[in-house]
Amino acid sequence: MSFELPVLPVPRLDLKAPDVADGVATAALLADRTRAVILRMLRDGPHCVCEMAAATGERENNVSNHLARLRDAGLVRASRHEANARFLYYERDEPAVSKALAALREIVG
Amino acid sequence: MSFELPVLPVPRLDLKAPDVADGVATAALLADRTRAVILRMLRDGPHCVCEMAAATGERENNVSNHLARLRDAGLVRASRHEANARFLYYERDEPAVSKALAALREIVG
DNA sequence: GGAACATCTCAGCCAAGACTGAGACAGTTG
DNA sequence: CAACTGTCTCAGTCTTGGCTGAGATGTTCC
Repeated sequence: MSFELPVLPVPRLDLKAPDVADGVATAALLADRTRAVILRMLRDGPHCVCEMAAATGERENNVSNHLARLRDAGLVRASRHEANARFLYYERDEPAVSKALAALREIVG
Repeated sequence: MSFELPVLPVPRLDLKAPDVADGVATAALLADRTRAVILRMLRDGPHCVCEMAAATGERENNVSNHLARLRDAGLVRASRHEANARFLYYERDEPAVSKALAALREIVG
């Protein structure tokens, strides 16, 4: 229940705020249900926009907007299907995703 | 650059959206700079409200509001200093924080 | 070429949430 | 007890960001 406290009840007012900008930025990306579902689905392999729109129940232009956010952050990339190039498939950039997870781990340890 | 795609260019429209509610909820908590700094600072041990307010540069009532959010989520708990009980010290609930991190890892793998 | 499909972009609307200000409660000090 | 300090709560304001709608681009099929 209780825990160890500093012996002297003297607040330290000279503490610096740690830099958490990267972790906050990635948390903001994960803090939306649609984007979180997208990233989770792409763990299992590439998916095209219409698949993710159907799975999330969101409209395709909305999903496309979220994918643009994830693309700008470097977490996913796209390429067209060779057999039917009108489908745009997305996959995760695993090194970037690992960096994002590391940034989160810097906050919650 | 390119990557393996499904051979058949037939989108699967029967995919279910994975459950990411817990991860999204914790990401929303981390998606604020003040709360992220708080959680990061509390990695190194307990701190009182005025210390965290000074470090973040935010007002104490604002920090208190954010601490209430973290308390409601079960990530931190408070207790008064024995020598000077007017200081309220906060510490992390490590098991709860571990669960939060696991929920994030469920999204980004 | 034209129709249909898959995706993108962007402006506009709207709701969730962060910050402010004022007031209240708890603990300390004289 | 009165004054002061540390923290909390809550209503109000304002900004950030997600969803919608319309239009544009690229691809396939007839």
